Amino acid sequence: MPAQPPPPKLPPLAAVRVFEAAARHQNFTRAAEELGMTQAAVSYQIRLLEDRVGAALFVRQPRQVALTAIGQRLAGPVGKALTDIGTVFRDICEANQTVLTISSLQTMAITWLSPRLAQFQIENPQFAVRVRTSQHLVDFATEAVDLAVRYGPGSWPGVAAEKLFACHYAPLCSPELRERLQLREAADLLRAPLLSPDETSWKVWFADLGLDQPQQGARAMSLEMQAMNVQAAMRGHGVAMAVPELFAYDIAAGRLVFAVEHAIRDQWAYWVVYPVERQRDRKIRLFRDWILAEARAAEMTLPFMASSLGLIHSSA
Amino acid sequence: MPAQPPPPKLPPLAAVRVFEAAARHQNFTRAAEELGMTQAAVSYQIRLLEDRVGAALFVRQPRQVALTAIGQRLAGPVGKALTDIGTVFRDICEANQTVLTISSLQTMAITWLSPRLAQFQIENPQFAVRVRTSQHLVDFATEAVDLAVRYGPGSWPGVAAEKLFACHYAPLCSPELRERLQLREAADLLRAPLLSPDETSWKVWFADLGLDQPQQGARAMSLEMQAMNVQAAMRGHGVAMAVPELFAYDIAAGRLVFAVEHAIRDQWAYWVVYPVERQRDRKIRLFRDWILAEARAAEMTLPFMASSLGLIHSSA
DNA sequence: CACCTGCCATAAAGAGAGCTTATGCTTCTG
DNA sequence: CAGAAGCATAAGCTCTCTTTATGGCAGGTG
Repeated sequence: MPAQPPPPKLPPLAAVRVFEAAARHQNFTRAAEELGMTQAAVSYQIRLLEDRVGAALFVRQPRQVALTAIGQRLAGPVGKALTDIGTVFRDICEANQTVLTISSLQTMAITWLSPRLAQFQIENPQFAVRVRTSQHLVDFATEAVDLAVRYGPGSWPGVAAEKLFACHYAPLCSPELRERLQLREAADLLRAPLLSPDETSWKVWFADLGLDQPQQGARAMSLEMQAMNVQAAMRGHGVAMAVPELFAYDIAAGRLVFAVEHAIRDQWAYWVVYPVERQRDRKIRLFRDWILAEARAAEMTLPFMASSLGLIHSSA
Repeated sequence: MPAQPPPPKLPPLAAVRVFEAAARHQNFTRAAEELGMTQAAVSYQIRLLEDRVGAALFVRQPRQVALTAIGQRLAGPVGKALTDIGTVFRDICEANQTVLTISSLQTMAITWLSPRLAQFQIENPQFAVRVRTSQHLVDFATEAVDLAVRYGPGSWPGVAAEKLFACHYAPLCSPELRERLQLREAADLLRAPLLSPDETSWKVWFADLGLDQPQQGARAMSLEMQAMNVQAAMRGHGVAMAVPELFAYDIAAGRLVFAVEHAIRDQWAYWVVYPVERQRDRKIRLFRDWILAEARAAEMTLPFMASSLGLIHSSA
């Protein structure tokens, strides 16, 4: 069931485009310039179209060409049609290039994404990049979001997901604190000031090394809390159990160090996700490629993680 | 001074055409059939356009393709634009193929053109051939005439003219009359019944052979009168001084013979003429080629004229 | 459950449409 | 009269697009 009746046989459209330019300029040479081809090519295409129509479209006068009656009848509608086509495509391309909306969890956005996004914006000035933070999974169908960064097991329906980095938990503190307390091995932490020591992750971490943490309690750690703890740790107030990947910048800058070189692996990871049907969109690909590269690069800036990841006993 | 603002950069139009068909069918394979190419080619072109736009136009589902949101936004306007282009071209082609109007002098139309035109009509049924007779020179700019047959010296401004045949004058009569009166040489005509004997052409003809026609008078011969005289001559009523080329059919059929084998050459001729700017129009060329061929063929059917033309002393 | 069919993607190879280069012609101009 | 502006034409080449061939995926079907 064709939506429209099968269209009449079309003339060679390349020739039509050339005709349109030639008609507008009333000059083959200038039309050729506009189209980025030679005058001979224009002449060739016009001739082609004239043969197809069966009538001259231009009168060749000594120093100029002029449209014939038939050429004039064509020029109007053809010009309009081509302009229309050009306009639709341009509009769509622009709409598609103007705004890039990323959805992310708050912590991720603040600690990891935002610092890096500035560079992306510089490299791709054609976009206005928006970051929307939200706690829930975005629905691409209803919300105007191009890509999202999610934290989870990595399989959501209807979206393509690519892993940015697996999450680990490791004890982080300021270099000064580690020095002052002479932190060397896990057991040393039992005498160090732990930030939010009653959280599950501490228990798991110590257990992973066969140690038993004196404090009890099992409060699930919120990511926001984690970020706050890390801020405190950086100011030397104690040791925070956190996802070091999220603080790669601070670690690379020396503001933050691993209190002890042992990490446990979380079964969840951060992913960049987007609707499967948009996987070929230029702007999707552009951002996806960029953020994946950033994630790789960020891992490289984690000397401990990078070098000893393989040696670390995973708790998963 | 461009009539319209320079149009936005157009996408590859071949790909646009393929997209339109694919969008209409929601099926690459069938679009390929319609366009007379392979499914792979459609796939290639769509991909090309998608890369250009920077976004997927179709969602590839297992057993079918469906337009994406962007594809849908394109399909409407693009379909309309292409239909418009197709329509303009089709209209013009048809208008250009429907009616063929020939202008001609009355005599020429009746004695020469009409009998032959039937064959042209049979060979080119796509045209409705119209013959308009008029006494004056048609103005192609104002009158809806495609070609004209003119009698004259052969040089008119703004039109291309090609000679159909030079005109001669020769005495014509029925074969019975020639036999009965035993007409052999020019002098024999002095005792024959001449039709319109007071016309200039008789005087000139006799003079060309060094004879003096007893009758005087110098009425210019009208072409209509000439045709009537020939009709009378064919019915055996006398000898007519006429342009034998116009009666080649009757001569070939044996209804009319040269009373005496001597012709004088008129400085005027019959020409087929048409506006120079339309010389490449298919319908112009078609008719021009046909009528020129007819003129050549007609000359061939004039055995006397064809064989002895070179020997005839021209009065011009 | 295995098989077949419909439909699209992809890679490689081939063909030809259309572009460029070069040249000639015509007319207008200084 | 020489030069410039403009278009046509011929020859040759290039690169785009097409075809051929193949594979994958999902949904019918015996």
